[in-house]
Amino acid sequence: MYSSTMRRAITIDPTPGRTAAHCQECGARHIGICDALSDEDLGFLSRAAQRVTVAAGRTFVEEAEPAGYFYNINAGTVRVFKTLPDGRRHITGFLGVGQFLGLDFGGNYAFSAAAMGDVALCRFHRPRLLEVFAEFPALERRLLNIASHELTAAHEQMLLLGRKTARERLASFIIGWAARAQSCQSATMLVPNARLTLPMSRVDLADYLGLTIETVSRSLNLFKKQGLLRLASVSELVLLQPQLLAEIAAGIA
Amino acid sequence: MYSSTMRRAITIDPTPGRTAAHCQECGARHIGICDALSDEDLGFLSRAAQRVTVAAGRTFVEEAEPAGYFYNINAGTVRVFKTLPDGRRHITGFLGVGQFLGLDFGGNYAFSAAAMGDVALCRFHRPRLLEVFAEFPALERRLLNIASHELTAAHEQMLLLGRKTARERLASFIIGWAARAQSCQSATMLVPNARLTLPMSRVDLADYLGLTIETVSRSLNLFKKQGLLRLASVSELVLLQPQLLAEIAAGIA
DNA sequence: CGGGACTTTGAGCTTTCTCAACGATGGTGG
DNA sequence: CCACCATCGTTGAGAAAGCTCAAAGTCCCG
Repeated sequence: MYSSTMRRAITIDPTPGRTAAHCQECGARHIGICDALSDEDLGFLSRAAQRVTVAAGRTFVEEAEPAGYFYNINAGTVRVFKTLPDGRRHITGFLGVGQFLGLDFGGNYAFSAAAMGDVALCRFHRPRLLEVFAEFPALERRLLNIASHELTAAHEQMLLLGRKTARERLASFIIGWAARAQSCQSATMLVPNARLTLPMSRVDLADYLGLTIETVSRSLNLFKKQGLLRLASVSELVLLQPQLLAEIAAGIA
Repeated sequence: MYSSTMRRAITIDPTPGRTAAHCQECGARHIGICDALSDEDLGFLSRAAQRVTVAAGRTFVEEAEPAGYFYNINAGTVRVFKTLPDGRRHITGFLGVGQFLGLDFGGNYAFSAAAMGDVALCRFHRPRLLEVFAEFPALERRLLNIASHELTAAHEQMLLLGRKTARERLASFIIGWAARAQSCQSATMLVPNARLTLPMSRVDLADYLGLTIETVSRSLNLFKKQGLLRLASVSELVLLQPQLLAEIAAGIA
């Protein structure tokens, strides 16, 4: 089922020498925490990092295991999730390039993380990262800023999970994902008829929205029937009425 | 309905002189962010603060309004919540002494906040707070630590809202609240037969757990019938079987 | 002692879940 | 290149958890 390379969960880049070049080519250079540093300062951060790649599908962080590393995503998408003993799963987020995980410096990870496609990351040993923080307060400030925003996003997701209907949840997700894809701040700026790729399966979607795959499928096809969107393929959709979708997401329509 | 003092949402302490004394008497002195500073350094932070009191029931932060202040709670309990246009409400947290709100330095508040009883707070103008950060990096570090933990807690709450049953949600809340009251780390250390006060109404509980008041009431009385707890009064309960409750909360039983 | 707000309990209903079958899609080997 | 198979998604029918609406009970506070 797995090839020999897929068996290896994590591959560590063996060339720590060309670090500066790495960062210049990196897709995350001007996003997230790296963006807080100048090219020269980034060299210091870079030397504290191990560059690792994770094969598609592999879980590289296991909930409840000792939290040894802080990760920053260089390429690919990561699924972060928690599970209950009987197997029920909840996905807390889909992280993309420039986003990080493992911020909580508690003793053990409070979540699991898996690569959705092939993923490249910078990995930092915690004590090493603290050294870098001491050297560059700007990093810590940036981290606090991002964490604050994530906290706000988490509260928004709680509202979704606690009080929104299935259709509202799906509409919220679609609008949010589209905004992220078009990197626009507000849902009102969304371009209609733009093609939107959903890299996650219906199972993932359901586990993210607190629903079942059947309800996700039904809601999605209801939107289709109502002419709000078109399903170009099973994982690609075209927003015909982003405005209306946004209203459903907000609980207005 | 309201007395003249209740009408005033926020009362500002007019004596900014005795700041050092204030902090020594403050219940939050050795919790949260204040605990990160020495007595002398705290004087600096204290001089940046306005001490305010909020009458029971008053909403002192309104969602979507310009985010001018950062608050730290000195006494009382604060309900933090978000609402949908049609009135549906979700409570994201009950904050107590030493906890803060208003961390997200975005343009507008993403939540509302109301005093559950009479509340005393330290209020910081944002630009002023940033000055303090520049002076005391330890503060910022502490803030990052706390924010990280809150993020972890938020993810746990998402699991609750997305995947737990009504009984599991209520059990989770009770166990968590008891642990907070007894200030113990793990639910396994909970003292049985301890009296636990719930300062919030069933409506609050429902809006926190993503349920209705009826379901909260039914679940609670089911626990009572099963001998897991006793209702000393409507807002005070005695945990007879904290172990079992913890198992229900974890999704095992 | 009375009134208002909150809580509990009951009965019926709705949304979503569960279980099951069918259909589409994409990769693989003949 | 096509047929096959595994996986994933869709659709349908029935069940159930939790919601809604309604009424009765309780508690606090004046």
